[in-house]
Amino acid sequence: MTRRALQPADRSADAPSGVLLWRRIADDLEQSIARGTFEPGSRLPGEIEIAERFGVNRHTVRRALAALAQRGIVRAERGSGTYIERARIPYPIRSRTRFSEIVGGAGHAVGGRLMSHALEEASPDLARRLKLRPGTPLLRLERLRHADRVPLSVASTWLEAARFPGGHRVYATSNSITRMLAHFGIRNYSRKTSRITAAIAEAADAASLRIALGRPLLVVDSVDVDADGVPLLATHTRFPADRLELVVEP
Amino acid sequence: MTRRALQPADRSADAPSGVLLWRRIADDLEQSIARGTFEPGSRLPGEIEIAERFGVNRHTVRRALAALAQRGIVRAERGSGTYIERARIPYPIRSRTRFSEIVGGAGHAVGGRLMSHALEEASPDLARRLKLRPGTPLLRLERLRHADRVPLSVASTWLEAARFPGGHRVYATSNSITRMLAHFGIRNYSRKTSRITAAIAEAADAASLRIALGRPLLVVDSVDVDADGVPLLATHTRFPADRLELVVEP
DNA sequence: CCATATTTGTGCGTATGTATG
DNA sequence: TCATACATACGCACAAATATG
Repeated sequence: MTRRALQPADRSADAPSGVLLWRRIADDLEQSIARGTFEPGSRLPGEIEIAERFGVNRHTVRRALAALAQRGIVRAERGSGTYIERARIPYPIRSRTRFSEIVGGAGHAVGGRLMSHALEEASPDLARRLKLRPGTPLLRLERLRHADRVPLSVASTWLEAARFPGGHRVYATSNSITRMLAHFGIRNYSRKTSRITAAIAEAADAASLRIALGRPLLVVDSVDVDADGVPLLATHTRFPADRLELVVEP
Repeated sequence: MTRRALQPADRSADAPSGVLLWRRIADDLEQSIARGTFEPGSRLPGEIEIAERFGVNRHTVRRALAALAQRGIVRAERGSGTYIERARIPYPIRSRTRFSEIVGGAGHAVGGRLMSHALEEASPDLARRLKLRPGTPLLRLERLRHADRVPLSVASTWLEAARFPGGHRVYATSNSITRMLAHFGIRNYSRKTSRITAAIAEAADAASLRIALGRPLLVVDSVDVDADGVPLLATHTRFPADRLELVVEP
């Protein structure tokens, strides 16, 4: 499937430069977007209008837009138009991973909220991650975090109930895991492992994150440990994939 | 929304332990799966049969199964049954990231194939990542990699055409980026950054990876550099999210 | 190719217990 | 105590996809 040039096709403005027509249009649109010609989140001109502007067939424009859509630069909405995706917020995964520092440091107004909490018994999987016995009472925190009023993640966090009595109340007032741990005398903690996968948003998460059903999610399972390497909390975080990207710099 | 116990409901086998019914069933099923009672990839008993076995309503079983499905432990197929997901292959993201070492080292028979190649001009985005000027001729390799005959990733890799003349032929015979670079005298290279996001599989990738349309993909954009930190290649990799998980250990 | 049984997906109604005021 | 709202769990029915002979 070695791709080659388009030979004739003198229809349009420029001369045939040996590059696929739709690619040139895609690059052109990409540059326009990168230069800020269009506002992030705004609607692109209709496909027909773009086609006329470039002097090409609408199918060629569609191919260019499809390429940009696949790279996450634009998003087509049937019956509505094609929209420029907002830039994804970079979210570094490091040993020291603090939501407020990372996202807030990037100039966003961060916030959090405790959606609910519950007392649960440790499932086999959770027990293994927290190095506890299955059935150990755990406090579960269902947290929602946002930046600039836009939901950025829903996270389920489990901690040993006996070690953090009333932890949900401490979290509810401070809205910060770091401050909650500090309240229990833990001044330092770090990320041990992060396992990253992806999923499709179902009803509950879609509603919390205010995204459409079926949109892609980044799913991160992580364990945080104290200075001695003892597991403190296990977290299952769901990020809307079109709002942020995880950045790993080894 | 603090959840509490169910008091009466003496219908079923066990005593009401103060834990949601569907949670106990989910944990029970999870344990059975973890203990190896069921073969990975095999079919679970039907919902009605499970419901009868636990003495609960089918909806309750469905809720338990939905919880397991969301965590990627099982997968429901309408008209067919509910199946136990195969374990995801862990794929560590480190400075030294070599597919064959990582996946092969885990005891899988790895393989790769050059699906297609092309000569392209650097788009604005690629130029920035490779520190080249937009329009610089690039060699594009469309690669498919698999483990145990199952597709594990499709990757688009771009390298400067002038620096790696005939690189596609070298790759086609060696089926390895490491060996291709060695052929051009580069004995050492490392991963600089990885940006991770997620997407929904469209037709082309779904066909290559042999997954259903609409399944979740992990998308990794990475840049590899030589010993002096000069960018060598930019890669856009799509992984089927239910076949592997990215592991970050800081 | 067709008919039929099986299985998951979906909807609605009901009973019961919890939370709130 | 009562009224209301909500969530869990149950029961029944049917749609849609799949498996089977």
